[in-house]
Amino acid sequence: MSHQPHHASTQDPLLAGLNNKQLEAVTLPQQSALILAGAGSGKTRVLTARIAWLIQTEQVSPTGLLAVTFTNKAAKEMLTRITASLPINTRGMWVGTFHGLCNRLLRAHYREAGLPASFQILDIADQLSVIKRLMKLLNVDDEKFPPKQVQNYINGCKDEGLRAHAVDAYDPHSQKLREIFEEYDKQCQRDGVADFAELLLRCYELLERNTNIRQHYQSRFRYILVDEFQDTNRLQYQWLKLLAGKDNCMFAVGDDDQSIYGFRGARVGNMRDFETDFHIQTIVKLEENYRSHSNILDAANAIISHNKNRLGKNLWTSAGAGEPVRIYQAYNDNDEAQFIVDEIKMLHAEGMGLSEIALLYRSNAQSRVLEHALFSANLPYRVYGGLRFFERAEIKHALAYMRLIANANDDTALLRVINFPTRGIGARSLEQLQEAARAANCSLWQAASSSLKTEDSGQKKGIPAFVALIRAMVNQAYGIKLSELVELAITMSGLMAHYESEKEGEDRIENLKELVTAAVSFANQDFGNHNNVDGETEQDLLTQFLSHASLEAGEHQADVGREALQLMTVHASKGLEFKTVFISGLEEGLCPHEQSAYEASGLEEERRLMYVAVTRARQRLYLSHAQSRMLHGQVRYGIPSRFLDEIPDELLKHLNSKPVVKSGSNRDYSELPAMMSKQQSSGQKNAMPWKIGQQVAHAKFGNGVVVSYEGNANDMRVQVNFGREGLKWLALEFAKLNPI
DNA sequence: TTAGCCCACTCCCGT
DNA sequence: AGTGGGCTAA
Repeated sequence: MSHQPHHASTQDPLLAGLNNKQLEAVTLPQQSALILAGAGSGKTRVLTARIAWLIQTEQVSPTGLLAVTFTNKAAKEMLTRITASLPINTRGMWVGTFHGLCNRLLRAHYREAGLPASFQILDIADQLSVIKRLMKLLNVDDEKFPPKQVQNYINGCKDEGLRAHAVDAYDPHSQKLREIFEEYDKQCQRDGVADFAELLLRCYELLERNTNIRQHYQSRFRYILVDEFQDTNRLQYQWLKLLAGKDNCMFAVGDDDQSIYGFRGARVGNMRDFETDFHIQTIVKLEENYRSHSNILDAANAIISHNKNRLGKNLWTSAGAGEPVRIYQAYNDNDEAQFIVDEIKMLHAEGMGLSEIALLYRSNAQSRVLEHALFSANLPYRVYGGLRFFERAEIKHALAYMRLIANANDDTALLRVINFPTRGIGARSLEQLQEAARAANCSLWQAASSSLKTEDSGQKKGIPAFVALIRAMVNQAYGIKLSELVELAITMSGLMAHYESEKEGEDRIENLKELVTAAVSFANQDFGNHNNVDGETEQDLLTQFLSHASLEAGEHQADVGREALQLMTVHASKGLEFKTVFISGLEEGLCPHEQSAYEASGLEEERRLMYVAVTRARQRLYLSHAQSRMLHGQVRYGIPSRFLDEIPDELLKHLNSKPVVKSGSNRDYSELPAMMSKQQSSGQKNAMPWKIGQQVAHAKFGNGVVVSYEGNANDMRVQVNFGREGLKWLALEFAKLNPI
């Protein structure tokens, strides 16, 4: 291989149309590199052009590349673009998500990794049910140890690359957590299942401990390319370092300003570590933005400039200033939704396509009010991030039967369907079964089937009937096609009959039929595609299909093609762009979220979230906030988000100075004391000098909103939400509060 | 002992 | 709004 720089020619169709910075990144010499790619700067284009260029200049063969992304969508897009620019077969290329690639490696080397060949993957819901079950068994108080927190703890440890024995625990509480962690891992091992984080950790350990395997892959993957590098957690970075070894090149593309997954272990610091660990000489910054007009970019730049911990980058565009950023102050959440509906109707009447418009919000709970308003206005919309196909109850039931066919020791799958459809196995029988399994230290399936050996004549009921059913399924499943197996699972189990007898079961029946269709196309599309992993064993299609179901939970909703508004969380919007974007709910407590105040550097991540949201817009951006909204079944009052103050006024257009009560709004301040009745048992309405919802000013804490009060006329205290200063209780006798 | 119904509870973001 | 626990009828 030559160490001469490869001369880029702008005649080359691969490189045509790239700007200087992009061209520099694509044609960098053989060395590890960090590309700081701002929002809308052509990141994916650079990544795929780099791959194509490396192959075309014969610096590497397609099989010598490893390209890692976070989402299946990004991986697919990369493959599509590579195929479009080069006449090569992408079949042997390793392009995929961290989880998908680790799964592939573990399937190929399952023995060395200590897993059964048909190990199953637990999604978050499965994982939670394992934890709950285990905690019951260990008699752990779920008040002191909420299962969700235990789950976060376990995943957090694994994301850091830690097993239970390696975790520090100096107090009884953390010692208990560690104990549950250890037992949980034992349980998973016994069941032959792996959760998401386990896929990565197990794969890391495999490579670390097994020198032959490690060296094999190190000498194969000379070039490692990583997308969204800022989202990698500690374990993922360690995994990458291990694969890169001393000699391979790593091409990392990322944007520290768009790191919004800290809550699940992402470490922006990996970017700085990468610089030192890999002796990075060149950092290429892609700052020219091809997406938005400059008013939008300037707003984004202004917001993000308030963050201290940045590598530093400023987006610019040669497009004009464009429209001002519009701000709307709503009276309440219904009013906000109504405003959005009215604007959309206007835009639509002017010819803007509905699918060009996105409604973004911080949390999924906010979508309901918007959906209601859109539904009433007869505007078609599509919500991303709801229940996905493979997460639906009826689908998970069907998959559970299929999982049992593949591996009956899977306790989670067994418990899901042992009594669904109901076959007379209640809580008492299950308790006895679990007791038996624990005594014999075996799986529930083994316990259930061993008690059966003696009597096998006559009509079976309850557990024996279930055991017989699964055995019959396994017998009939032998040698049949995948789609036939799905059909067999949903009919023999009685699932189909159960939903057919149900009044409202039509959708579920449709979904079950859809599962058969999914199996057909999976078999067609994937046959001979993934089953040839470096000459290793050919894993069966059922196991592949089940992995696929866990790793790619599937499309969010069926009606993809329809012209509809796009509703999603800010997190889900990363990487997408729209002509018009509405960001709603910009209030203190919601955005930035109140929980973020308790997290280290939580506020900076919230600001990055805001930055991501703003940079989704191409032409027109609406920012809205409401004085009150219904949240968690209670009315909440909030002051405008601090992020709004961070945008220079000359970029803004305030659509209203004061919220106007629209005729459609069904709430009024005068009703509020009654609605807040929960909190004002001892309060006296008449003596109340401040109404709930009243905006007030305080010398030290600034502006806030009264959210509740207590005490009597002589000794009244009010609770005020000061936003950035938090919630404060103030005694009216002493505190100097002025109404605004 | 099990099945089905009703009521209460929580809810940020997600591969 | 979806889930889980508790109660009741069989």
